[in-house]
Amino acid sequence: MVTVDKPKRKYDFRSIEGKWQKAWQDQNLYAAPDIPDADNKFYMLVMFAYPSGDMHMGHFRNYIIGDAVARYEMMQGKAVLHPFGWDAFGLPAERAAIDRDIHPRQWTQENVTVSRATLQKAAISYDWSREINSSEPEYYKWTQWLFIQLFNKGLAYRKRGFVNWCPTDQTVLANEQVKDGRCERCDTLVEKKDQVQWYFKITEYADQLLDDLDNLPDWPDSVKTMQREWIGRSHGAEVDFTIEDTGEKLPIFTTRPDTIYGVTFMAIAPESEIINRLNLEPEYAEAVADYQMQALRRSEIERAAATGEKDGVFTGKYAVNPYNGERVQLWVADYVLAGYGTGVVMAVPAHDTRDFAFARKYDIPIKVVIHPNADTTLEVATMEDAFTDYGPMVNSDRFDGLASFEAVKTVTDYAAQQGFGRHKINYKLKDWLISRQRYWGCPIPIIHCDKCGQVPVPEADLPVELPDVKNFLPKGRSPLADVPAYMNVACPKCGGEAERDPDTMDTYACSSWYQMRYTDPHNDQAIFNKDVASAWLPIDLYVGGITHATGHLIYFRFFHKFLRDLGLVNVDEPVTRLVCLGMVQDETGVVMSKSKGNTVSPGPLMDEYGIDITRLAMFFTAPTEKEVVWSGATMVGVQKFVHNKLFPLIENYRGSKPDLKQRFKLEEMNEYERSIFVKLNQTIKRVSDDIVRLQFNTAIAALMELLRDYDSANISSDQLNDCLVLKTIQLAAPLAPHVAEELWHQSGFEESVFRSEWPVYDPEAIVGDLIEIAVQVNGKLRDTVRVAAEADQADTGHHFS
RNA sequence: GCGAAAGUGGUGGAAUUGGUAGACACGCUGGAUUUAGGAUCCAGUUCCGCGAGGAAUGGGGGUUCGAAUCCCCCCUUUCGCACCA
Repeated sequence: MVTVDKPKRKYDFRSIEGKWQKAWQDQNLYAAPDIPDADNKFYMLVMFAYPSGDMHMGHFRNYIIGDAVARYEMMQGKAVLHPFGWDAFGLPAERAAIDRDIHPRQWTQENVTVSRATLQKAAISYDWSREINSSEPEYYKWTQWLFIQLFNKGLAYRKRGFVNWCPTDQTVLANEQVKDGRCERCDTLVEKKDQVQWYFKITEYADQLLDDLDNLPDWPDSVKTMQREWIGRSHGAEVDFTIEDTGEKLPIFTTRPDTIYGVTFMAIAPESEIINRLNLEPEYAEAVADYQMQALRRSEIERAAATGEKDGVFTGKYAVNPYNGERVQLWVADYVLAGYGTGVVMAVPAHDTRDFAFARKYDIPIKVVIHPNADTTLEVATMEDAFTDYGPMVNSDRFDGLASFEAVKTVTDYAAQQGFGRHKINYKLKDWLISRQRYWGCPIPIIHCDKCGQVPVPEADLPVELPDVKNFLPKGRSPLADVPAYMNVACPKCGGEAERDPDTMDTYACSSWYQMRYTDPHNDQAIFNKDVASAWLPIDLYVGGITHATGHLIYFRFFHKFLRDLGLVNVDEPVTRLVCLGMVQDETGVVMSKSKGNTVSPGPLMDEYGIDITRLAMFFTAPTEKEVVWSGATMVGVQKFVHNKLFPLIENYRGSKPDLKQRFKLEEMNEYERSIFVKLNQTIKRVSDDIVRLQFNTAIAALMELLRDYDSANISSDQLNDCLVLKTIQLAAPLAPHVAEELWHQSGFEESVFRSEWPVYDPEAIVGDLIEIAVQVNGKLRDTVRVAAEADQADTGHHFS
């Protein structure tokens, strides 16, 4: 067969991209309406960016995914809100600024400028009129306003306690910012320090945060599981033991009150202040003090690493078990966590692995109170480990013979009756420590007055602006404390001399409510208009990294619920559907990050191949939730596709200006027409479904198949041919917007392809609705049957009977 | 240790609810074209076998007419939590 080379029109992206980007901007294509029709809106949000330099392929992937969905929803006729902004406060900016000897504001602004330019170059469909920056007074005024609302409701408070301290960053950290005992930002081992700090009372919302996870079917299970474990609710009993000498009550928390007759000692966390009140005899006091010092010096990791090898020190004191009046030794041991429960545990060596190891080591009595079952009994002498399951109770006085699982309640009820105990729920979740001893953050809007105490800054005086400070090197206390002009103010209540709080807030406070500000970003009278916010919320799709599963994604649910309780929003949860992207790795499998210096920037790729080809390559590499190893190899395939198939497609357009809604009759088509028409309709369905489930790689594959099979020469109907061309262009538009827009206009349209209506498939032209069922006997294919997809068992059953 | 997710060609990955496994690409092999290279086009490419055919979705069992998909055990990898009483 002789093939005649047709001269292909080259896809010259350089002359095309700029033209359409300008056109989109001129016609305000991305502008969201002020108030949408709540039934026909789509709020597409990608986590906002930390401006730490230009973006790499990992960021790029996030943004083009959001962009494709936003464009698709636009073509569905939805009012789309697709905003962007900058999470601009925080330590990295401060550290970089110190290294370069410039102001963090300058460093941040330079990065914002660069990143914004790259995003605009990539033509991400953001409504830039809604851009926000958390380090600007216009924004952080409302972060402060929120702080004050929390303060007024008793949900922002100061307390003394052992906190996580990063010696490198010279500031305290929230639990969520400690990973594996190390600072999330700089990887330094975290120390414990006894300090007064500000907290947000997120524990007030613990139950809602936990229970409402059940109402989020479109959140990944992994995230919900992580949040459930992070909140860590457990039901149990609080029982008051008594310190023998002083008579002081010593409450403990246990989930196993059924083992309470087996208590043979008690253990106190070394940080606990109870120890100070024990009036230790001199012969014990010194050893206990030494032990406390030693435990405090050890990091969490070291303490936890000694799994199995428990140690502690006897206080010389005894406590009394209220159930049976037995006196048991009181120990200090660092396997007890100060921050959970009451910081004191009842130890039941026979039925708890840790207590067992401890008792064996220090030769403390072991007492069996539960047997595995009625026929099997436990002998202390032969036990090699604790028996931690439930079973019939023994040696437990009035409770003997009860099944211990049910006895949890019975035993607790008894304590409640007698007045020495109660049912109790405990959480691993702790209140959110939000004060930071650093400069580049949102100032805490509280004034400390000797007479009036903690006084919030009056709303009219907000924002409390972050002053310019020359030297903001970390020194363990806020640099703002050394700025008298900032610190010294009159008390808003009594007018007397007072001081501002010198600390700034955790940046996670700034990022916990930005999603609402986007709905009304420039409101200077209120945090946002509640009707506007209610119309846009909840976010329909939120895209971001899995790394925020227990940090940001809990905090912002908490803020959302708080704002709901203030009456400012009317839904319970901020996000309907959450999707966490896999990381982008370099060719050696290492996650791309600025700190590792292995980033690939999309900029040069876009310059060399064009924006659309770069986007398609990223999309085509892997489905959304998987991590991507970026090698650039996929560039080749999608480049061929765009140059040889997609862009030249327009040459087959015959100019019939078809009505895109007309219906074609299968029975009037020739064989080829029928098969390509079916393929078109299958492709419409596949691409639509794939975009919704964010599986762009298969959407592109479907388009490749369609164009592979398409041959204009075999189609006699101009209308059919032209519909096929135009609908293919539309299907490609969310993925390759510049190419699609160019082709759309070359076919004679004046209006943007993104204002056109997304194609709808003809259900009658989807052969896929017939399923071919292979009938097999003993694994051999005997027959195939075609049945309608909706056919149920009854329809197909007779073939097998 | 506990919990979760996942294991498919040389590679990235398809197979939306159990229905002809390997779509779509990359790479590779052969051929065509080209002054040459790149590029482009055509053909082939899971494995074994000349072939008919057989085997195959980490391994082993099970349910089913039929399993990559559902159930059980084991192995491996990744992630999360890590003394939570």
